[in-house]
Order: sequence, then structure tokens, then C-alpha cells
Amino acid sequence: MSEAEQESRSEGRRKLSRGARQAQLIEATIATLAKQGYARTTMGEVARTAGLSHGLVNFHFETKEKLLSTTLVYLSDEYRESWQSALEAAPPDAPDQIAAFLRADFDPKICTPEKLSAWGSFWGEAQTRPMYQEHCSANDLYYTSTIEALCQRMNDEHGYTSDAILTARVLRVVTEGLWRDLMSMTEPYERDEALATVWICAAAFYPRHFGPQGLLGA
Amino acid sequence: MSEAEQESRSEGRRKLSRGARQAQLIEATIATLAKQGYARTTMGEVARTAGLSHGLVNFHFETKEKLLSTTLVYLSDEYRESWQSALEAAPPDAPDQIAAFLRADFDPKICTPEKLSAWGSFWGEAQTRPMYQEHCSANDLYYTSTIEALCQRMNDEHGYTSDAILTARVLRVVTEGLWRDLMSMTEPYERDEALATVWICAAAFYPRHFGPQGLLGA
Amino acid sequence: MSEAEQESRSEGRRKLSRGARQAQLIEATIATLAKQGYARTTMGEVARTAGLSHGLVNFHFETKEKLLSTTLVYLSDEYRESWQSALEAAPPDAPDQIAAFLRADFDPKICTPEKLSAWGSFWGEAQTRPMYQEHCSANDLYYTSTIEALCQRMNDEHGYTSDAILTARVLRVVTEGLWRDLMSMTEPYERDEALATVWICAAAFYPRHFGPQGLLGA
Amino acid sequence: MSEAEQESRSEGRRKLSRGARQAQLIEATIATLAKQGYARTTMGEVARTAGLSHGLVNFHFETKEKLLSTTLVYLSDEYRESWQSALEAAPPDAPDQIAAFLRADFDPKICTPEKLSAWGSFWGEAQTRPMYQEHCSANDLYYTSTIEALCQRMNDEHGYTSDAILTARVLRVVTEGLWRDLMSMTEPYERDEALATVWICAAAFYPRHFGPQGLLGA
DNA sequence: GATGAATGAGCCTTCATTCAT
DNA sequence: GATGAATGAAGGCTCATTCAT
Repeated sequence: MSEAEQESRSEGRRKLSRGARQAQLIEATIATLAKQGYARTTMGEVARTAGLSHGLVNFHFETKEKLLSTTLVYLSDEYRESWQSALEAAPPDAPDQIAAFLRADFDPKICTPEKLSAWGSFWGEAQTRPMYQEHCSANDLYYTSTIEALCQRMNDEHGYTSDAILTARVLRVVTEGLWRDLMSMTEPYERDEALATVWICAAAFYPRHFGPQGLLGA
Repeated sequence: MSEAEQESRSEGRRKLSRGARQAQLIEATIATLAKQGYARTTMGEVARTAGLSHGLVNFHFETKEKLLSTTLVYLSDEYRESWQSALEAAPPDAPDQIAAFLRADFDPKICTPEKLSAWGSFWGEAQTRPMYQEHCSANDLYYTSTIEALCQRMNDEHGYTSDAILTARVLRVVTEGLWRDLMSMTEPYERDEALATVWICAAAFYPRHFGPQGLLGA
Repeated sequence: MSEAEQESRSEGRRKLSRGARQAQLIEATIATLAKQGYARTTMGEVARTAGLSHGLVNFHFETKEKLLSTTLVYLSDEYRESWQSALEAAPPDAPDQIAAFLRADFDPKICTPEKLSAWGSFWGEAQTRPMYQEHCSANDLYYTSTIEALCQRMNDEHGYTSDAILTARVLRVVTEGLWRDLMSMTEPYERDEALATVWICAAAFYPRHFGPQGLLGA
Repeated sequence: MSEAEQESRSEGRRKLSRGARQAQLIEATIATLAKQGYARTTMGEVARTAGLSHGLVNFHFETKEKLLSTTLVYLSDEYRESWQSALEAAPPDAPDQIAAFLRADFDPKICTPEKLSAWGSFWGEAQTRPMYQEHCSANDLYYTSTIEALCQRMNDEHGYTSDAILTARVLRVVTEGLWRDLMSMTEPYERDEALATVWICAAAFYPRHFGPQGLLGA
């Protein structure tokens, strides 16, 4: 990105490879969605944000819908890759995996105000629902089944008894809800505090591991 | 609504009081937001949904923004009144109050797919944030401080020790997140299951009162 | 039209009934097709020709295609009505009917440079062929079968022997070809001379009736 | 064309002589005009049809207008050369010359659906009239004066009395009209039948030569 | 009050043309 | 010669808003 940015600031006329321009335009789309909202995200505004002509956006993406769906796929895949690699890097024990999961959701690379706002645009706009289903449901199902399996392992391997499906759902919606706070509040709390909030929730369900005495206690 | 509906079906030309027409148009706005999303909610579509003429919407609301902000205020106030009266009707003890609170959030009158979708439109659309702040922040602050006070009373009066602010936040964002599930899933679970989910969350924090053995156990 | 013209020249703001505005816009479309050709006939140009805003064209016709097809239907029906009433007004004998037919094709109301040019736009543009088929083939088939029947009657009732189908086709394409001359030549001959040309063609096939000695001789 | 086709199928990158590339692009332009019509004939579509890159069209023709006018000149000259060599190959007597003329108009090389459609695009499009005048009027005048002279010779040398100018015009517009039938009908008659039609027209004017008993009778 | 014709700003998209590579 | 990225004018269409009736 840094190269693309530098490029757009200095000249903007030089030719760039297809991939580099598309990445640049996806960045501009995320920024525009965050700043203007879905309804006011126009091709012209995206082009202006990128410092390019509006014709170029169509040259690379053909339609507005393709630009938006590509952006959504980009966000969705980046998010999946983030928590996947976090899980791989963490110890295999269920509590460690859940801890890595929660930390990944509030990773500074993923949990930026811009990206959260862009997510919010897609979530809120009824017309994007088919698009969302088409491009994100696989990732979302994967996410849900992964955390459900981990909650089940907390019961099987660590002696907890809460309903795994519902507990997993709570952990997921708390994360989403905290994201919504971060993106919509005029003066939101810090990412750290959001992580602390989901942590006390995990502690409520799994006190021996996430509570003050637990090894994973904040 | 029944009166308004009857009206629009039979004649649509009879003069109606200011208030009745406005209510009719707000209903139509909610329905349109839910069906089309924010970006495709046009004055014409609202008028068509209401079975009224194009110009009449402007006659009653002057601008699109006023129509939308009035609709938002309507939703926000209806919601506040719902949980307020639920609290008043419930026993004054903190656990009963919290239980009433949670039940009110999934009351069939409030928690309809249409209204949830309309909420989602306002939440997701960055451009509505100033409008949301202006019209809803008072209600939202009231909601937050009420539930925070109740969580504090759970500590003070019933011997729990969780952080009241964060616990209240968890209960709020779980509710919001479950709403989002209900509005966006193609085949969402039932309202009952959503209530059960927030309930096990409350049980995790307040096991003696919301857990299986508690008097309020589902 | 006179009222509409007067209207558009003086004010252009007064409201007009749906039908009157649509007629005015169809006139403007014909004029634009004649002046600019199909490819440069834009909604904006039609609106400018009519002295109205471009939004109004969409208000009345929704799409450019509907505007053009309505215009085509208008031309096609006007033409059919013209020759039909000419046939009705003429004596029933086959030569008189054919004579009336030919005269109708060069009637000053039908055979104006503007309308001929508009016809030419539809004929020449491959993309309008489906539209033409849909809206004009019935009228065209009616035209063809009528003149074929008359040519057959010339054989049956007046002792000629030429192939009725082919003769009818010659009369039709001569008319069309003369129209093309009138619309495309920089200095075309007069309508009278066009009529004289088709007449000597009829005389070649039916000399006793259309020739110099015939009662219908020019 | 075969060479150009082979070229574009195999490699498309090999350097080709200026003339060969231009011929290839003219063929592609004719094909595009026939398939898409004038209004939708774009540089990109021509390039795609030719299997070449976008920029190459501009490299060879500079502007769209030059591409189109070159194509028109190509068609016009090819047509003139066709009937000229037909006249040269035919006996010098006037009836033979006229017969050769008519046959040349429906020669399989000239009278293809694609070329007729391309002609139609130029005829119908008012904006091309200046271009047509500039590039084709000489050929057209030559055509007209040639056939008028032949009709005059039919009177002078073979005892007919019809008006030579008007008869020549009839023969010309019948040909043009038959072409229009061939290009626009969904299920047109065969080229043979078109030739038969113009033949009976000639027979009507010159029965002793083109009629059933005439030496040139079909 | 109520209707719907009328306006014009703004959007998405197409496309001729230019030009760096 | 040849490619394809890049530009910007222009077109079709939508829609909030105004206003005569």
C-alpha cells in the first residue's frame, strides 16, 4: 500500500499493474464506506479518494457491484486469515485457542475504525444481503463451527457444562457488538477495553481459565 | 395501524388527521427500510408502500431527512417506553428487574424482523450517525445507565463481584448482536432461542439467580 | 400540437395533461431523429428540442427505449390509418384502389422530410430490428397483403397477367426507395416527381389503366 | 480475408503490413455494423471482432470517423468495381448491359447479408450523410448516369418510349428496396427471388427483351 | 389537504482518445 | 508496431424537491 499511496500522492498518472491498482481501489472503497456510508459511497467518491479518474474504477471493476463485492471478499478473507493464523500460532489446548481467537478479533490490523465501519455498511444495508450471503457465508460458517468446536472441547476436556452452541454464539455476538460500539460511538473506549469486556464474558463462562486466578487472566 | 390500513385500502383520499397520516407514513418508512435497505429507500417507494401520492410525503415531512429522523425517533421512543413499562411492571428487586429488561428486548412487539431491519439500516449507515446521536443518544444513555445501575445492585445487594460497567455492556451488546442475527440470517433461530442465549449469558454472571437452580431459571 | 407549441415557446412551465406532453415529446423525438440520426438522438436532445427538462422525458416514458418504440408505433399507426382511409374514400375498383394507395404514400401529411428521416433511422439501425418487428410487423403484413390482393384483382378482373406477389413487391419497394431518395438527397426532387415515378412503374405493369391513355393517367 | 483470419486465429501478434491490418479492421467494422448497428459499433467491439487490441485500431485509423469513412469507401468502391467489370464483360448491346447491371447488383459477393446491413447503417444514420456525400456521391452519380444512358439507348436503339430518367430511377430504387428487404426481414426470400423481382420490373418496361419471350427472359 | 407534473443535481456506465511501456 | 492502462466527456436514469392545480 505504501507504494501505491506514495504513487497517488505524487503523480497518479503513472501506470500500475492491474493488481496494484485494484488493491489501491479496494483501500479507497473501504475508506469511502467508512467516511460516507454505503448510500453515499459513489464511484466518483472512491475515485477521488484514490486520486484517480472515475473511468479507471470502471475499467478495473466494470460495475459498482463488483467493486463492492470484491471489497467485501477482501475484508472477509483478510479476517479469516487473521484468526486462522492466530489459532495456528497458539498452543493447541482449547483455552489457549479461545484466547487466541478473542485476541485476534481485536488485533490492531483487523480492528481499525475504517474497516469496522466498512463492515457495518455491509451489515446494515439490506440490499447487500444476497452479496454478503454469496461471498461471506462460507467464512462465517467456518468461524462459527470453529468456535463451537472449541466451546465443546472446553466442556469435554476441562469440565465445563454450558451449552456449547449458545456459549459460542454469545462469544461471537459480544465481539460483533463491541465492534459496533467501536465503530459508532463518538468517543469509543479503547480496543483494550473492548478486549477486556469480551474477556470477562469468557471468564463468566470459563472462570477457572479466564478468571482472575486463571493462567489466562488478563 | 389497522385504521390507517383500512383507510388506504378503501379510499386513500379521505382526509386524515395529521397524526394518523404521519403514523401511516412512518410505518411505511420502516417497511421500506426493512425491504429495500437505506440506500434504496426513496420517497416514492415510501409513498407507494403507504398507498399515497408522492407529494403527500413531502407535505407532511418536508424533507427526506425529517421523515427518516422522525422514524428513528419513533423507533427509539417506542423501544424506551417498552422496557420502561416492563421495569415498572416487574418486582423492584434487581434480578427481577434485569429479567424484565432482557424479556422486554425480545418482546414480540419490539423484536419484529421489520423493525430490527430498520434499526440495522440506521446503525450501518455512517451518514446517519449525527442524526442518530442527536435523536437517540439520550435514550441510549438512559438505557445504559439503567442497566449499569442494576448490575451494580446485583453486586451490592446480592453478593456478586463482576465489574458492573463491563457486565452491563456485555448484556447490551449480546442483545444487539442477537438482534443482528435475527435480522440478517436467512434462516434465523426463533426469538425464544435468542432470549435463551442472552439468558445463559446472564446466568454465567449471576448463576444463583439466572442459573438452572435460580428462581428465574428459564 | 399548436397549443403545445405555443405553450413551449412561451412558458414551458405550465402543466399539461399526460397525453398532450407525450404527443409533444413524440414530435420532438421525430424531429431529433431526423436532425441528428439515431445514434445522436439522446434524451437530452429530445428534451432540448421540446424545450423541457430531461427529467420530464423519463417521467413520461421511463426509458429511452420506450420513448423510441412509442414514437415508432405512432409513425406506423399514422401511416396505416392514412392509407386505410384513402382506400375507404376511393372507388372500390382495383385500379382506383391502387391509385389511392400510391397517392396516399406520397401524401403531404405522411411524406414529410422529418418523418421520412425518422423512418430511415429505424430501418437502418440493426439494434432496432426487434423493436420494429414487435411493433410494426402487423401493420407491414397488413400493408403487403392488401396490395397483393389488389394486384391479384388486377389480374382476375382486368385481364393482366403479371405475378401478383412480385408486382406488389415492386410497387412497395419503389415507394420505399423513393422515400429514401427524398430523405437522403441533398437536393431531392419534389414529392410530385416521386409520385410520377411510381406511377410510370404502375403504368408499366398496368398500361391500360395507369398509362397515358388510361383514365388514371397522371 | 483468409489470410487475415488465419493470422488472427494463430497469433495475432505477428506484425502485419499496414494494408493487411487495415483490411482486417475494415472487415471487422463491416461485421460489427451488421451485428450491432451503427449506434453500438464501438472501437472496442471492432477490435474484439478483429481479435486485436483496442489501441491498434486507433493506431491505424486515428479516429472512429476515419475508420467508418474508410469502410464506406471500401464498400462503395467494391460495389462500383463490381458493376463496372460486369458491364465490361457483357456484350455492348443495351439490353445485355442492363441485364448485366441487374445481375451484378445481386452478385453473391456484393449482396451478402453483412454488407447489406452495413450499407443500411450508413443510409439510415443521418449523421453520416455528409460523410456519405463526400465519399460516395461520385460513385452514385456515375451509377445513375450509366443506367440512365442505358435506358436512353433502350429508347433510341430498341424502340421503347418510357421516360429514361424515371425508368432508370425505378430500376435503381427497386434494387435498393430489395436489398432492404434482404437485410431487414427475419426470413427474407432468396437472392434469386430478389433478382427475379427486379427482372419482372425490367420486363414491364422492356417486354420484348426481358419478358418471357425475350432472349433475356429468366 | 392531496395530486402528480416538472425540474435539475448527481449517479453509474460507456466509450473515443491518449500515451507510457 | 502493439498493448492496455488511464482520462474525461457524455448518455441514461433516479430521485429529492417544488409547485400549479
